[in-house]
Amino acid sequence: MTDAAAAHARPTLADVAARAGVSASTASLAFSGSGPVSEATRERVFAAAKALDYAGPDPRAQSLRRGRSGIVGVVLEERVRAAFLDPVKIQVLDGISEGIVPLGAGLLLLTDTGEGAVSVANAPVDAVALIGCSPRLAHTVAQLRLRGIPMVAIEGHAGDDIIEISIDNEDATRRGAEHLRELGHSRVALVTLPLDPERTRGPLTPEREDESTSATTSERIAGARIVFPGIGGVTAGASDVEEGRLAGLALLADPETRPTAVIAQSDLLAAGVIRAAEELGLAVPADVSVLGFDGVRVDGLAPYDLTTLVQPSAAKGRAAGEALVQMLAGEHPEGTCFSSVFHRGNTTAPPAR
Amino acid sequence: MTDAAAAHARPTLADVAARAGVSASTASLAFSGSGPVSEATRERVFAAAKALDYAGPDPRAQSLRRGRSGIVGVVLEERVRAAFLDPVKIQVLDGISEGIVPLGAGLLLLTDTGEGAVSVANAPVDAVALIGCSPRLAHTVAQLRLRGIPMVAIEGHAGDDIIEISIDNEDATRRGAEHLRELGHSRVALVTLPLDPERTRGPLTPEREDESTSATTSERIAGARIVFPGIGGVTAGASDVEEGRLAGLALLADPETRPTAVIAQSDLLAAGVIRAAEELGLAVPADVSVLGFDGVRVDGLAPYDLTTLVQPSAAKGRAAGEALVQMLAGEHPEGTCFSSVFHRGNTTAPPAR
DNA sequence: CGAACAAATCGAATCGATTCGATACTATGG
DNA sequence: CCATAGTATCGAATCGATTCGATTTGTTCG
Repeated sequence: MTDAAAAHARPTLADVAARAGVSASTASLAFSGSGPVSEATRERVFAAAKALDYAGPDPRAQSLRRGRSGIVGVVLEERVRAAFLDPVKIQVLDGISEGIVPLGAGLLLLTDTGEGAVSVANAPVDAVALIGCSPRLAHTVAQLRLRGIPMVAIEGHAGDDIIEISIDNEDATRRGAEHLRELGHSRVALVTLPLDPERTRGPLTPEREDESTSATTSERIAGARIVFPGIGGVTAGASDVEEGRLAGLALLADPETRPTAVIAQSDLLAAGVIRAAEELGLAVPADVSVLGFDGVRVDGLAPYDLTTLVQPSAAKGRAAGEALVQMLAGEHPEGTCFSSVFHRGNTTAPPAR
Repeated sequence: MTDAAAAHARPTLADVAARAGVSASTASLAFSGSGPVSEATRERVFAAAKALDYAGPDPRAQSLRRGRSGIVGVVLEERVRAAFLDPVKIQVLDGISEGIVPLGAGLLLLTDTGEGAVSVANAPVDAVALIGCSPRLAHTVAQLRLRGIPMVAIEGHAGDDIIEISIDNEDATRRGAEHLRELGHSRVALVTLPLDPERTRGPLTPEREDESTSATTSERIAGARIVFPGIGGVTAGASDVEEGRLAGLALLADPETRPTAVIAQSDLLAAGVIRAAEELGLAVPADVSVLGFDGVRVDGLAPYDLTTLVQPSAAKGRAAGEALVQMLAGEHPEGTCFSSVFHRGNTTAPPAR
């Protein structure tokens, strides 16, 4: 009977142990390798496992007993599709997966929309990385805190007690702006990342800046203002080439108001601005200089080599992953603020005339 | 002591039940909502939970007891970064996440490299979608089969008993090729997706085609051969614009051997071919026609409107997700082969002269 | 030859919930 | 007033493994 049942249902460690003529505890030791088990016994256990088609210890039972699931959650503020349109996010994600290698953990994608049975509130995760920062993050964070799940926030302030991994948005932009000023530019415009959760497209106004929910966007604007106090511009509806192109057309179409340089808050936006300039018959950088941010290789932008601020996206992710590893080990790592590196490409030059 | 311990350690359902003056079973019923519990009791349980900072039932214990983890695994053949460079894969992933909504499950990213503690061999997943097909997939599949985990394969043959979700690669390419023939083209070349796991770049040779490990690539080549039996070309090292550009330069540089039309096996490759043509001073489609595949919006390709075969990527993912849902419900869904739709853009035209 | 020690193995408790069958209790109808 | 039905609650078994302390077995040394 036991045998028949075992043949039908999936075998358990106990079944394997019984067939090998050892106790369940010994079989467990044989599988985990953490304990003194004689070579002969180990082999007998493995043989029994093979005979019974036993696939190894059930991960669910393991995670209950060990109190670890071996899974790290990544909370995205949007749906999957939107998140992976952004190369910086992908690099961050890749960095995280690299940072948690010591854990040997998998990456569980979660959104903070809260729908679905497995939400951030009840996912079997050991730790969580929050990417970006949406307004409803607060609730998410409260849930995780109750559960005692370690968290890090990447580019966003999730709470005073939560470690942040960020970059020098303000200072990096300031350095980029200074480069433009040194070249002789004074009529400069911004193409910013979205300011609000609705991603409203349109001209940059003081009111809209005040209501910003994106720290990244605001910090980068502030950095530009240090050099060009009165700088204005437009906000894009997303960080992609097409949005950059639209913004570029808006800024560059009118020869009367046309700036001699554009500070784009991402490389994708910068690429779009370049396309817009081309469409309008303007040469880059002769007629208009374009500065980017991120340092991602924009697919298909060759032969342009974008002047930009190279941020260590993958390193950010890695740092986040490593911080989580440390927290799981009981340590209390500190947040990190990375520095971006200025890269002088061929898309900036002194203004014409 | 119990109270002190409970205050220190995380509270369990039993602690909550004790404080509410009910049994653990009743408290469980109150939380799950599946069973007759009086309103008064429910409230008392929730109050106790709040007082103890209880965050709800432990998902690890739940998944052991219920035999379900609420997680669907997605097996990628490469590292995260590489996978998400491909817009088609992103759409598929997004489709999967949509398809499994009834499950309310999360998506766990796994790679079949087998490294790390949580590999496909021991991840707490209820079902798995295999995206793309790498040679070492066989081992992965064997593991999952032992565990009795339902699987679907997207664009790839993983085993005779495994459901496949695919598209009409051969026929779709044939239709695209026919369009070119009808326009009058006869000197046509291919830019193919990678053929082997090493993603070797280079001219297409019979030997290399024979050793192909990518069904998708081979099927699309076969479709082109139906119309242009002797068609040759080059293989790209990946599906991106830069690889397409390199391939395009290789094909178009020499005026002697230059084809009048190029069949690219992805839109990104097609975009790269267009860039190469521009660099060489060739007009598209006047001097060279370019056909794509996928129907993804290539960011920044405007004002070109690529002639291509629009495949339903998101639908593929959704179908895969839905098939998994059905399998988990004990049903036996069948595989699906979707059809691609020809889209006539402005990158194809009759050959010059 | 017996004591002391190490290595291998085993038993039993445990992780935190779910769920089925049993029980206690309340309302209804005869 | 008792039988019957029905509802709310409880006890105990269970999911499948891990782990600690205890026990057995075999070796070495005085």
